[in-house]
Amino acid sequence: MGRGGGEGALGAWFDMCQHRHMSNAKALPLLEPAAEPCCPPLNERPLTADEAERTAVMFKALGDPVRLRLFSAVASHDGGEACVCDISDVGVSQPTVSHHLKKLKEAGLLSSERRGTWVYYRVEPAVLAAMGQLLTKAATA
Amino acid sequence: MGRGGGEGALGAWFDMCQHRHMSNAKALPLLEPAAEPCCPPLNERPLTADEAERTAVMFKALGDPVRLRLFSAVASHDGGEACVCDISDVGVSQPTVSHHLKKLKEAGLLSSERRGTWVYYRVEPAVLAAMGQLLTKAATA
DNA sequence: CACCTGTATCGACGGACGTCAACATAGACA
DNA sequence: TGTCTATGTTGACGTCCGTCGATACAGGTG
Repeated sequence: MGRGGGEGALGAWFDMCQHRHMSNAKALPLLEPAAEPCCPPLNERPLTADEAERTAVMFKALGDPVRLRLFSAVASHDGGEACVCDISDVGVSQPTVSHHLKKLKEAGLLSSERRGTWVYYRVEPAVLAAMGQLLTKAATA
Repeated sequence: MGRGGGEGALGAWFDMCQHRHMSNAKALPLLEPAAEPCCPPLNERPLTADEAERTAVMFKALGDPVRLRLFSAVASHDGGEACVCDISDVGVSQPTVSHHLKKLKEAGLLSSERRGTWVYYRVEPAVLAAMGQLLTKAATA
């Protein structure tokens, strides 16, 4: 629970990425901390067991249709933020929605905040970008 | 089994993407068919049940640590292609390796070809790029 | 305070998944 | 043909996971 946001596996994964990134990042200052490349692309070298273990958590979180719809619903909402009541129309019961949102939060893809009666979830742009470059860099390299 | 490559869920997913892409693609010719953007980014609009169902298959395929290591091993090999014997050192038995490679193939992420004694797996760059843009476009938009 | 609404947690059930040993198949070679 | 190596398939087992109803918690309203 060191940094703000999720309290799940993202912390370790992101820290791992930052650590690796730091070894060859010397000239770039601290602007745009969310859009920077991060972590070895999948085709740079075979992932270690640790890297795979942590990275798989995030892919697994998006590997369920209901979670993918929930995540997309949050991400496509204004400001990348949505109340649970706005996105819970995905064909499963309310406890199941809550369960999946918790999973996405544990994977570090979403963070939540209670404001009055309602709870709002929003996406973590940095992680999204990191995951994307994991794939796009692999595709274009 | 219409197109070359995998025979799994990729076919439907890619076709779905192409179909959608065709509706707003009028001015671009057929160069770089593999690097083109494809499918709505996750933050463009909430995914439908069908879209989520098909897309989740690919994320789920990368949601297992062993499969992620196998995929990374293939992708990082020369030419994006590797013999099974080169990548099967991931700490599980040979049948399990074969099982996971089959899953990756069914998800459309890998294709396989037998050449003599050995079987070679290689990545599908188009799908990789499509998945990446699903995330990077969502991250930067 | 009581009551209502929105969200999270608990406990249980059924199905999917990762794993293995045993066996089957494909090709190379003698 | 037989044998050896490389890979895929089968069947079984244990565990994880998605789902639900019931219940608990939080906050607003009266």
